[in-house]
Amino acid sequence: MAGATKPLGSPAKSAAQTRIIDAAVDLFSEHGIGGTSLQMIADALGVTKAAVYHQYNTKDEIILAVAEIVLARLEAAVVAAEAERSSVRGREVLIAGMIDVAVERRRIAGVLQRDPVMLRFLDNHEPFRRVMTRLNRVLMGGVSTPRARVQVAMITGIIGGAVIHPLVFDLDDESLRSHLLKQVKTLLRAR
Amino acid sequence: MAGATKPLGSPAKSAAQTRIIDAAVDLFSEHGIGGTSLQMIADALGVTKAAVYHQYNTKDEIILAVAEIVLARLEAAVVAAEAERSSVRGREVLIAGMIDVAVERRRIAGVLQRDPVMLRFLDNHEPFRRVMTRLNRVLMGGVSTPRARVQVAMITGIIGGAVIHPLVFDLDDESLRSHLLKQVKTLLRAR
DNA sequence: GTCTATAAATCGATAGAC
DNA sequence: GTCTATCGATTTATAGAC
Repeated sequence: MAGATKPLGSPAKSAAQTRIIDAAVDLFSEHGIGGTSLQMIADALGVTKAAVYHQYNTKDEIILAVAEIVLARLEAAVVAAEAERSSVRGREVLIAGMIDVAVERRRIAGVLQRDPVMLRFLDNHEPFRRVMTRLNRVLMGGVSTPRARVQVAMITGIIGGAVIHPLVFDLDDESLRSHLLKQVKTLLRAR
Repeated sequence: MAGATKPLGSPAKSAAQTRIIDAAVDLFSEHGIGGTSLQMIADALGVTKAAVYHQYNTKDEIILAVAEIVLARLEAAVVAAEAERSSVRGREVLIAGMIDVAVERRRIAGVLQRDPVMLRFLDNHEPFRRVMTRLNRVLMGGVSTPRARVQVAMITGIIGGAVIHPLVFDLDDESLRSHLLKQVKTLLRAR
């Protein structure tokens, strides 16, 4: 297949690694990546820093592992969208996929889209840049007017911003997903 | 006037203080607040840390000064919105004001809405919490259904997220403002 | 207002025992 | 896999001279 790329890896994690990533996500979303030290992660797990370093040799590896959770699913959504015959239908599929993962992994999605450290990190990570390029291309649907650009920026902002807003904190996944999807479609229909 | 509160202060700043805040905003938006040290701010200004400490005794005071730039304008928009007779009209006024300040001060708006350190800071700052409570009340327009909550969360997410999206980086303020306003209205009309 | 110098704490990361 | 102990760098913040 021409232009095919290896899917972003979500390598199998040991139980110890899973615990570290879970704790890291909690702390990242509350204090920011820059405000989270490896000592804090170790304390949350009741172990020492050295035990954490045994699983991940650098802080960047932890950040990468957190990012991959969401980005692997995001890439799958992009692939599915690109496989659609109609570009309109492709965009619908992608947006549904984006909303799915953002709602289900709200905390990680918030960190991924909002944390300045994560944004810088992803900007220097070529596989991720490629996914975002393809994602934006599908969302733009071949149009590049200011209006379309603002609309795509809005959609991204909605999905990243709405899911972590305090007002929807106590909404269950199913409600949040259906409301979001419906209102984003309203936005697109007005194109 | 019953319930009146003193407006959020934007105390006059010395030239030295203005330079510090300008540099801080640049660095905050690029590296995040947690990733910005006072040494970095001092380096950007070509002075030493001690010179910075002479103007602001703690890092928190710098964060507060940055926040006040946007929040003073946000509060003014809330006051204007609350003065409207119709709640529908009040919401329009508020949204227009939110978009104005977000577009004109894109970098600060991004830091204010996205940086986890700033969000924690504002959460512990009562005057700011009060402004956000009033702002949300106007945006909700007396309705508290899940649908309305998602819609308000979306609007907030749009304004904070869209203005810093790479796709609209090179749009001038006037274009971005008018497109944003128009599409947000589309969203509201579908209520 | 700006400097040098420094204190006390914490950072990311490593070595080596168990 | 987890520990203790430590390195060197960097952090916030202060003291005091100019």
